[in-house]
Amino acid sequence: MPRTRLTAAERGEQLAAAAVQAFAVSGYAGTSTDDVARLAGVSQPYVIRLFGSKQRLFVAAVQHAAARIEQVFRDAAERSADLETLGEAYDELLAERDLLAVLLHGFAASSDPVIGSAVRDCFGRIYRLIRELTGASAEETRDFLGIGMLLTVLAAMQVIGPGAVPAQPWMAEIAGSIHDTCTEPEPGG
Amino acid sequence: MPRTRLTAAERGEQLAAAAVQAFAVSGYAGTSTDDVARLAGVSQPYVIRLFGSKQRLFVAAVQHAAARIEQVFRDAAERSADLETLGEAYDELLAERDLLAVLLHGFAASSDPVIGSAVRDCFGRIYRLIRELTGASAEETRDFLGIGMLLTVLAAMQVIGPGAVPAQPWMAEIAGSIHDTCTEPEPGG
DNA sequence: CTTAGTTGTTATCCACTGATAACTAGGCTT
DNA sequence: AAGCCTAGTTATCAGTGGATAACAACTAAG
Repeated sequence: MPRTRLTAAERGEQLAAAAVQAFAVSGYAGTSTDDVARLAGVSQPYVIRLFGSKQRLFVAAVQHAAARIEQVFRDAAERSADLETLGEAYDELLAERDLLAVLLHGFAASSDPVIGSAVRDCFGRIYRLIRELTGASAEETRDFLGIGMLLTVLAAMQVIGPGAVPAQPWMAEIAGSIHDTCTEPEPGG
Repeated sequence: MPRTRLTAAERGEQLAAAAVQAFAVSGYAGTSTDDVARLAGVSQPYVIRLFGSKQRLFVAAVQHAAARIEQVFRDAAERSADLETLGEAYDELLAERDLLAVLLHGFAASSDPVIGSAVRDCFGRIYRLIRELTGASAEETRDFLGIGMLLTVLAAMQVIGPGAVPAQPWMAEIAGSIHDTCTEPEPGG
């Protein structure tokens, strides 16, 4: 029989995961602490007690998502330490759609100084990790992140990924251009 | 002596502009209709009366921003119809920081079906406009938009643009990589 | 001057939300 | 079994925000 009561650390972890799920949908201002609480099966005041404020809960969610993203990249680099392989890892990130979504909401909420600082920190860590793992140049990493941000935005708009809206011609064109480049045979290969 | 009372159409335009400014800071859920009203110097209920709902006001703001972005690209293409010139136009967009910010908040708020539909429409128009103006391939346009999204996100995080935070090494590296590619002399030139 | 239509306001409502305080209950140690 | 710490709850509040309704004031036509 599973323990009914968790330690504060365990509950904190569980709440951070729930926060990722909840904030991924409607963002910082659009999500209530009660949404997160219900998702985790606890009362709303307890969420505030554990994290101190909604702001800190959101920061925890962003850091939780960023840590998972880093892990996915690290796992990919384990297979092969180049940008192409890390690019394939984006498929996993797009499958776990909450991760990139919550990061995007972090970008959007960066006008709050505390959130902005935390989000910049997470983004910087990911940037440096990619460079360290692959040894790519600044320009290559920039292009890689550019495509990544485009994918993130397209996923948020439900143009790609699970739950995508019926495709318009331009959507198929962009989606196709991404798939083509990632899977195209080597020139002359 | 200037007219004190505006026609509904004029006031609507003015409110849309104010909405861009207001929503650019805190996004859809984080901005009150009263913020927009005060910025335009009218009462909050009047804003609702003119637009029907906060949702429609936000959609109007997104469309207003997208139209201005299209105009900037069109003006740039007037000078020279290639991606490099349109890339330079990003400097203007980053200077008018509200435009890209409100679009980003639109992406983030796309889980609302009405907003999502409007935002996809705007994005699709911009995509097609870029292709039509420059004749670029789908892959080139994708890369162009990728860098664009990266710039948009970096601006939202206050890593680049006006009001940027003190630079960390990784920030200088990314910012440098963008500037370098845009201004570098032709190979062998 | 009067009437009518449109621009705009004030007053008000109700639902929601983050946060606090006070209380309850499970579980470990002695 | 008694006591105590920690996990969790219920009750409650003060502020906010979107929306409605009723009213006021400017302007133009006849």
